[in-house]
Amino acid sequence: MRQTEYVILGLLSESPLTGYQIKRTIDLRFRFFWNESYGQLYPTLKSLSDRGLIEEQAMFVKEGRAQKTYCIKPEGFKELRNWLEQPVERESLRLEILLKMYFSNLVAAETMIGHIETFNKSHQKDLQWLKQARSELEQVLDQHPNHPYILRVVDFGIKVNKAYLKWSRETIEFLKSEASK
Amino acid sequence: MRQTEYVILGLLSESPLTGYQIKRTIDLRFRFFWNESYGQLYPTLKSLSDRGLIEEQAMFVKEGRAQKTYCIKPEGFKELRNWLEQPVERESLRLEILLKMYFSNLVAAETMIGHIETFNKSHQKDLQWLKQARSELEQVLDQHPNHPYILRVVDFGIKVNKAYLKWSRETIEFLKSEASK
DNA sequence: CGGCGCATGTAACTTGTTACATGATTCC
DNA sequence: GGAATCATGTAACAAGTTACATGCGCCG
Repeated sequence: MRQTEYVILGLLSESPLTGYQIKRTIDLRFRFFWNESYGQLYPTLKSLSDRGLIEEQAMFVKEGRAQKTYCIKPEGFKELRNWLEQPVERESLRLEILLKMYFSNLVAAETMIGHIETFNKSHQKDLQWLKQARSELEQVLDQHPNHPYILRVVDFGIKVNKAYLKWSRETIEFLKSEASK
Repeated sequence: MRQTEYVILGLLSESPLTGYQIKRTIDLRFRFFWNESYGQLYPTLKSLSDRGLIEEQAMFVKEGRAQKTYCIKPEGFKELRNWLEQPVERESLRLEILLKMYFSNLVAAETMIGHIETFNKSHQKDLQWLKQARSELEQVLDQHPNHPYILRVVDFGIKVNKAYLKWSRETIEFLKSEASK
């Protein structure tokens, strides 16, 4: 459990960040396989800080804005490494679109076509973004030891999104042929 | 929200079932895109029943075992159809393996190889099961109006699992080449 | 006679979301 | 002047997991 803690520790292991920056990074880079809300993030930051795994650098005001920057402590690093070595426990996914597809003989084919078109568009965007990320990463592959690993993650996203798109195109075709019956 | 309610309504729309059978069906057929626990299931059954969307057929004892069979009511069907027509809201996934991969420059390559081999084996099993399900479905495609739709869901699983397996094979290769450096 | 599968459920807990509150700066 | 972005946070709620309790039937 406590997965949110490890995302935070992981990101802070690269560089000090504010809560807001952590959230933005997750939304931007982890979007296709992870999500966090502020309501989870800020309390977890506080808890990690209380337990001495991360450190709150004195809040300072930058151009009038208050911000708290956190950085990881050796204890946090230890904890992070320990987690990385443990077997992967949870793989939680809930794809509502598949649930609806499963029961879709109860509604008009047009309805499902609409749902899948939305799904398709959304993952087309993801795929574009991932391809962009890949080409940027490939150019700076040797500039940080984690770049090759991040590239593997991006590659996962590309493969899976391609599968999503292929499926949705085929399924739209199938539903259209059903609708015209 | 209230996604658990719709899984239950969906399954009961096909045939009356007991709580245990619902759980087993989800574990068996939805495993690759959904999961539920008893702690979620039984209270939700009660709530649906209290609200008149499903009906508890008088508990009866079959071969010494007490069991409650639930069946869907017209109100439940209406609710289910309404949900099916709403846009798909949530697609929640959290793939811990990708999180670990992202930060894996902090641990030995062998550690990640182990994690990914486990991931690979688990999805090999899923793929086998899905292929089996596909061939069984293809033979009874016209025996129930929802079979073609279920086949689309199974096809999703096959495509995605193939992508998972391709990724994990490639990533293991990459990590092995890193380890030997 | 022990373990597994069938069968139902609850309580305590953890996790996660949503809505709200606050307020500055930047850009149009 | 208003919207978007930066920035921090909380409270109320919803969702989900885990561990536990109970007990029958079946198979070896």
